[in-house]
Amino acid sequence: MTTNLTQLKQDFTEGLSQISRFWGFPKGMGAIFAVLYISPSPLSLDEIVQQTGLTKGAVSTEVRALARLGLVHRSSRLADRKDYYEAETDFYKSIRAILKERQNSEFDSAVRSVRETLEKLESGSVSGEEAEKQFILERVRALQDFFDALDSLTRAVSKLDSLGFSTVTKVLSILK
Amino acid sequence: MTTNLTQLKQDFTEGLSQISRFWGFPKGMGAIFAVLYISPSPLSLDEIVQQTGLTKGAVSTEVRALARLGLVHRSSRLADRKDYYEAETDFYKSIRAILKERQNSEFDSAVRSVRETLEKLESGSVSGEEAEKQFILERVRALQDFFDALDSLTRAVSKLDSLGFSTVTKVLSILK
DNA sequence: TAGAATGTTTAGTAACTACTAAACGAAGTA
DNA sequence: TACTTCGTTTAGTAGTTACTAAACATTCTA
Repeated sequence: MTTNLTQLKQDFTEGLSQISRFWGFPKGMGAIFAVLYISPSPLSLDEIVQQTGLTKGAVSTEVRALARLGLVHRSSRLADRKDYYEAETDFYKSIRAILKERQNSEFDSAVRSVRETLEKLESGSVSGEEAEKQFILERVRALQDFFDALDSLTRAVSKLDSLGFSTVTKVLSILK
Repeated sequence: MTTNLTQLKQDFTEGLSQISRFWGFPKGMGAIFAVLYISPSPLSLDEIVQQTGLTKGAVSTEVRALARLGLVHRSSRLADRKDYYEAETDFYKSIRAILKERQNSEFDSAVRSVRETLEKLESGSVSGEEAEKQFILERVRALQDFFDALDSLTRAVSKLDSLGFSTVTKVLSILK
């Protein structure tokens, strides 16, 4: 039983769309990345439109978002007014960019607010019943430790390149 | 300048709400977890309602979701018809549960579809131009390797307990 | 058995998101 | 200058989500 190559591409695109949505990105983003990723040459905006079935407007905005994440690169050719887009193939590089992007986001400000809670409790500048304050202090501190651990993990991972990454995962999987 | 303890609790709850939303969960979920987490004793549904400002219905459904993720535990007391809820304090345990939950999700089926694409290409059962097939094969294989690396990383992390986790992150951060 | 206490389910809603269609802008070309 | 060609922006929409309010189910108690 043989499969049509065009069909195969569509299946792949569909798969990446779902994955994209699962990771909290629009599914159109996944589709655009997919067609760029399996294209041997950079594609123009209209070619992406044609291959994804999205409209120009959608592709225009989402391709920019992808570029901000470092997942695609925009280029232009001399004496050609079109822009061309191609996929980044070094995913580890992209991870770095994504994590960096998220650092300035409201997420970090939320994490910071937990840290502030902790600091207020530690500095003794909170009025209230002593036993309860002590209890909350310990809990919040444990949570903060957890966040710190997660943070240093992602920092470490984001600093690894393809080679180092796979080495570490192998080591970790041996750890059982 | 001293802070009111009640105010502090509210700030903490607000912070966790935002973090929850950032991670793709309802913000109410974060609020519920927060009030349970800093409560010295298990709370009844109505107490959660009162402390979060959510309605009974919302708390009822979301507390169940939290329990499914292993982030809260439901208990009941003899000769008391109320249910009581308390927060799980071992986050690493919860991570395990969350990752496990996600494994059966549609995410995995999407990842599987990428693997199928790869397998079809490798088995030679795809019709089409040879050079293009070869190109796509290499690209999809690289993507699959990346997914595998991510997968083994999360598997490894999910197997660690609090102690092992922090050890690994320390090692990783020394790696530069 | 009626009534109260507790938790669940359901119907509806407000806000958000990812899009489409189409107007618009900018910049080359006849 | 008018006419394309390409990309962006905007207004509107269908679908989703996280909730509220209220009906409902269950189980204990008087």
